[in-house]
Amino acid sequence: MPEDRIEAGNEADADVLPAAAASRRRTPRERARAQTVADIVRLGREHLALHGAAALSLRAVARDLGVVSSAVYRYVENREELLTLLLIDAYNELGDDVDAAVAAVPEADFGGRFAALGRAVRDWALREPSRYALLFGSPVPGYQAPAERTTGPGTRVITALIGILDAAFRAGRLAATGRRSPAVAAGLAGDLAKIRTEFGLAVPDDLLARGALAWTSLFGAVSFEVFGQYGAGTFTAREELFGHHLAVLADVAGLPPAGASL
Amino acid sequence: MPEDRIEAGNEADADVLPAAAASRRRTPRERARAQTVADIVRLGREHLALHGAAALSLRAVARDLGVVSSAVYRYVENREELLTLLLIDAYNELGDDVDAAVAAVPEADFGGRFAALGRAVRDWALREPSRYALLFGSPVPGYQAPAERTTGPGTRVITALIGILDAAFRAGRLAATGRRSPAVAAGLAGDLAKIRTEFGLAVPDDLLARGALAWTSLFGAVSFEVFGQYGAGTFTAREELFGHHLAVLADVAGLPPAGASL
DNA sequence: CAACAAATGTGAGCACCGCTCTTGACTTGG
DNA sequence: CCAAGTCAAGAGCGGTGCTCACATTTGTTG
Repeated sequence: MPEDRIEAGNEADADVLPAAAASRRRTPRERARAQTVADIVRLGREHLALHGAAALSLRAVARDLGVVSSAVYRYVENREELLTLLLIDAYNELGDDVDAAVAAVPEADFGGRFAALGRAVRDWALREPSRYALLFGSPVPGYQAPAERTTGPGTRVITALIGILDAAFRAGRLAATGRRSPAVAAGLAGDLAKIRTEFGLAVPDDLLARGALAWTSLFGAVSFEVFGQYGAGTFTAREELFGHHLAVLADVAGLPPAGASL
Repeated sequence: MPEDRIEAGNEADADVLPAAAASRRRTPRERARAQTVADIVRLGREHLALHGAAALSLRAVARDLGVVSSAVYRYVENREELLTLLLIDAYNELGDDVDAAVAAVPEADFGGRFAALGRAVRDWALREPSRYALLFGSPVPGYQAPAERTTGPGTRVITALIGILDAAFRAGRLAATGRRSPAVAAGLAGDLAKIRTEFGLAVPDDLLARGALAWTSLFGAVSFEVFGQYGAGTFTAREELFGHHLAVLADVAGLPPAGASL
């Protein structure tokens, strides 16, 4: 159905009629349809946030929409399709939060930008645990996210992180400090080389691998907190714990401390 | 069922009858019942491994058991109860693997023991992705694991990790090396102090916090791999990537390199 | 404007799920 | 031997995803 719309839009581009007053030159039907789909996604997001992904029910969404259950299948192919829409929706919201948080820190404060990214991820995850779980938790069984639609929004955080690391390296402010920097084996070096060309990076192998570790570790820390892997009363000062982790991780990645703009 | 065994054993201790020939002095009924529960857990484990936690269906287990669906409710209170049994089962299998892997490395090779622990976790997770997802993925919605039954088996990995760190510290072989060791704030210091007394540790605050980071980071790396967060072809040499991560994480935690038994 | 065709909503229906309850059969201990 | 305890069976309730034939609305076009 969406592909039909796209075709119609292309036709409209070839059209010679003057643009309709306010909105796009889309037919009222198209606008109504888009609105309904948006409503379904909105309701789905609410159900997702309230009851979790596995409890997301098209029938419940239909009830909230004031329509019989089979009607929503006119707008959404099936439950998986709705999950995909919600996945993209959540990825983009997280990506927006992260981008905004990073942009709010001076460009040269690489450590600060990294910390801002990390905190933005954690804040969003704690605010939207069910949606975070949809993105980074166990995959919904029998559901495989369509790569062609989700890789774009799904890579925004790692793209932002890579941007910080590369900028820091180009500014000569990225350097590993640990007791040892493990050798990078041949296969891994190949992977990293591919990544380097794909993103146009200058960061060398060991630092790139360390960046990957900082990436997975960040989400590991957030997931433990959101998924309740820390016991009940084990860690009460979780903000401080996360701050400590972020500082160590920045160091692991070779970044200068936050606020050290030079 | 392990608790059944324990209870039965306690009763038996108070019993005055001479021990029955071969098996425990439990009635045939008890033995048959325990066997059925064990069968249910076994079948549940298979379903879990094949189709994931959300698709685990008591009706399907009943079919495999050759019994009508309502019959299994004689042995298992409800679906959650079965999930709890499978949770404990999986925690213990993972714990056994980790303990065995750690014990296979010389006691003084602290870095090697840490690497063995990490690899054991990863190997088990890759071998049993659905069961790993049950333990460390998004919590099953509406299901809250009963702490009194799961905390024991659920803390075996972190207990093993803490054991390695404390042994290394007591041997004078644990020291942070990064460019900076972030200050530990008051609240976090309180949490760490509680942990230190609870486990009888000697490790100081900063190193303990770093150990927690190594812990969450290890599971972050494993989860990314198991849950498919690495893109399709981004990382092909995942064994090598994980090895690099493990080496850096050992360094983060302050452990000596693997094989450095002195 | 009227007629037509596409888009949309409806309700019944299928197969599955978790879970409850009654009923009848069976086993076991006194 | 019989009463108590245990268990499987089956019907049933409300929920799910999804399909399909049918009715209705709606925008466009002759």
